[in-house]
Amino acid sequence: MPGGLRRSKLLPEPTVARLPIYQRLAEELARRGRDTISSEDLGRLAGVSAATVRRDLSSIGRLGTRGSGYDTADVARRVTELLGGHAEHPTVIAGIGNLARALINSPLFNGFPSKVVALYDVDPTIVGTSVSGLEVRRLSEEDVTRFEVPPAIGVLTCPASAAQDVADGFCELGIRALMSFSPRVLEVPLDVTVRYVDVTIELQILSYHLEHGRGPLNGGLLHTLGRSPLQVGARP
Amino acid sequence: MPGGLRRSKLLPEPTVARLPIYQRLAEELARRGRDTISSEDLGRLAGVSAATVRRDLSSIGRLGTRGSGYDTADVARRVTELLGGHAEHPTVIAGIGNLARALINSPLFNGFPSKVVALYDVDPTIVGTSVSGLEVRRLSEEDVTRFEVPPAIGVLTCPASAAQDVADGFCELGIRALMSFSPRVLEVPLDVTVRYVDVTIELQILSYHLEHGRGPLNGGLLHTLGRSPLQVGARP
DNA sequence: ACATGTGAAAGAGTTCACAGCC
DNA sequence: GGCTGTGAACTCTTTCACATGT
Repeated sequence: MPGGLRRSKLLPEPTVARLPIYQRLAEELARRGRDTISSEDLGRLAGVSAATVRRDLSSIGRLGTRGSGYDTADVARRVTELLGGHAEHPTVIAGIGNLARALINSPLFNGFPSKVVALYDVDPTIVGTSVSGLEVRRLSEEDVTRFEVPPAIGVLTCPASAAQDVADGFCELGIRALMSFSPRVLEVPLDVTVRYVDVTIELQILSYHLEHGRGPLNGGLLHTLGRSPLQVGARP
Repeated sequence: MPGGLRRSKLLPEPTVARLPIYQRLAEELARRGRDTISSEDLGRLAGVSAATVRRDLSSIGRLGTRGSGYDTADVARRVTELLGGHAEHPTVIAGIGNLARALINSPLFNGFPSKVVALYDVDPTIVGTSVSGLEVRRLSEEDVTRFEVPPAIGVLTCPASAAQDVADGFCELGIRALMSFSPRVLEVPLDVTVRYVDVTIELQILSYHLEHGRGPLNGGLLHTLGRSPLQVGARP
């Protein structure tokens, strides 16, 4: 087993959600030739407090230098490594509608953390067709041994009514990470991680805030970004 | 001013994120003829603890009956009301690519909490064309007075590089609720709510858990659903 | 009996504030 | 002087446990 500190102390979930933001910013800064950045500046860019940045980054090791700040390239590298390096996890998608097609063609889904390797549907007019070079198959007829590397991530873009069955099928294939766009809570074994991307709920939350005003919270979003009251004022 | 308890005591954000789930479940149960449900059963369906269900529901009023549980139709109605009733907030979308097209055609975006009323892009080959019956315009040339009812929700499906400009443009139109699919933290005035839907971050979070295992957390998802360790075991 | 509503306790995460190092 | 790393305080949520009501 290579690497060093695998299974260190398990980071707090909100920290895990913020790390990709730091990584993205640090990478961009490094690319632009900026070598170091203070927790205060990085916090401003990420929309969180300087204290949170320091706590987050110190939780994955000592990577700052007192007096000058964090090395941008270093932060980008260390965080990337912690988040699974440059692995391209084999990813499968079930429910090949417009959303799935949009995702498949997005560079976000084909490169860094994931790479689409199989597509599933049940509609006979879709099964057998080819989308972006991949044949659409039936999940129920899939055979895990067909894969060189077994799929690691399963994406659900199917109707809510089919979501639980698809989730079951994914779990049976040995997939332990799911991302669901279906408006439904899934039951999965304890070792499976599920991330929900539920546009309906997001809209309802926005609707609530339109009606009742905003709490003193930050964007309060998607990724549990933070509760900080730090929300920059309108731009000049 | 109609209604009753506007601006009651501002609910905790995690509660706001869970209410749509209860609403959805309660509605479904009522439709199927189930009149009441206990906090324990509702919690199981929603993936949270019974105590959390009770705390959440009691925070919006007294809607349970001791001894028998919650009236499903009642829960559905009260929560819907709190989340903005059946209002269809006029919604605009900037960045008309595959994702936007998928959203526009989705029933989720055209009906209950939102209704798409305008589309924007900057690509000259797209501006002027019609998508699902709406002409694509330039945000920079938009005139608020054109709208009968001013837009309330702005959706960003544009490249990250354009996101901040679009957000500024939206804010200038008077929009106070944004939903961004662009991988970038936005600066907005304090009275504007932003919800991020960042697929890249979600994938990186999954990647992290594939590498380091799951904490004892729930799906831990998107909408700050909950931190409960209540994750049902594999289905039979 | 049974199940809600809610004080009180526990747990999680964030912010403060400063010692320690560059 | 400037900025990180971190114990301690604080705030926000969840869970416990039981009084209360049907």
